[in-house]
Amino acid sequence: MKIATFNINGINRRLPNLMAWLADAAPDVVCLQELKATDRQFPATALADAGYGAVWRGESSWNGVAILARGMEPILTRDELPGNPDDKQARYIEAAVNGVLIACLYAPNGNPRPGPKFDYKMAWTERLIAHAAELWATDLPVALVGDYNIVPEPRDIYETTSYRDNALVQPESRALFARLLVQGWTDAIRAKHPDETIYTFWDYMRNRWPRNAGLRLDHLLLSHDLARKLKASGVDRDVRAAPGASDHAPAWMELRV
DNA sequence: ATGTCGTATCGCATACGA
Repeated sequence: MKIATFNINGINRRLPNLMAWLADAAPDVVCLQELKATDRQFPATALADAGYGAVWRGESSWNGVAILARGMEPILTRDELPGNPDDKQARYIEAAVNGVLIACLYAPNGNPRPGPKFDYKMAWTERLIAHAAELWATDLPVALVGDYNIVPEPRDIYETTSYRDNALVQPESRALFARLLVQGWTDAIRAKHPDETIYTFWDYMRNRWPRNAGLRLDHLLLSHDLARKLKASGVDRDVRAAPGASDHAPAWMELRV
């Protein structure tokens, strides 16, 4: 079972890129972020024609998350992160696919820092940690997959000072990600590539893709029993090089499930 | 401050978020 995460940065604008990658990589499950589409604008028919069932939670202009499943319909379990009923941003969706509980998340970017956006990032990710603890305690096979908007360690970003004040690399941000790992979750990319430099995002600005000035922001975390079934993981970098690409590349893992 | 995108809008240019 191949599970991928892809911050698509506008699903309708990016539909040809998405379709080409789906045909090429044939993932069984895909977690999408930054749909930038309302529920009505979600291209469900085109995805069904490509062989994918889907659940989604859209929003006008910003955010938006979806879970795709090849040859089946994901069974929706949640479409919001618990802990703040006033939070209307479409950043979390959860569904069961083939016996695995898939959590698809799009954590807040948090810039500029300091400020209300950074506070929201902290509060949202705290809610994620609380919900992750509950999921861990169920002993179900769970994958927490998505754009965490956190660079876990200094080696997960190219050599630079231009991100020094950025929310993505702050010690407070990194501490939140570390607390998830302390719960027991396995970082599927790191587990299979302990010493490699791996990025999933390259900003559009300043030639950062051609310079390979990237960041690792998209993560796939596995519960205890799923971690033992991890076969392989990687990043489809070629997708970032295509015309009209998202600023993120898909990250994926292969499970013996 | 800037760079580059995508989106929305009292639109052919600007603001905002990333």
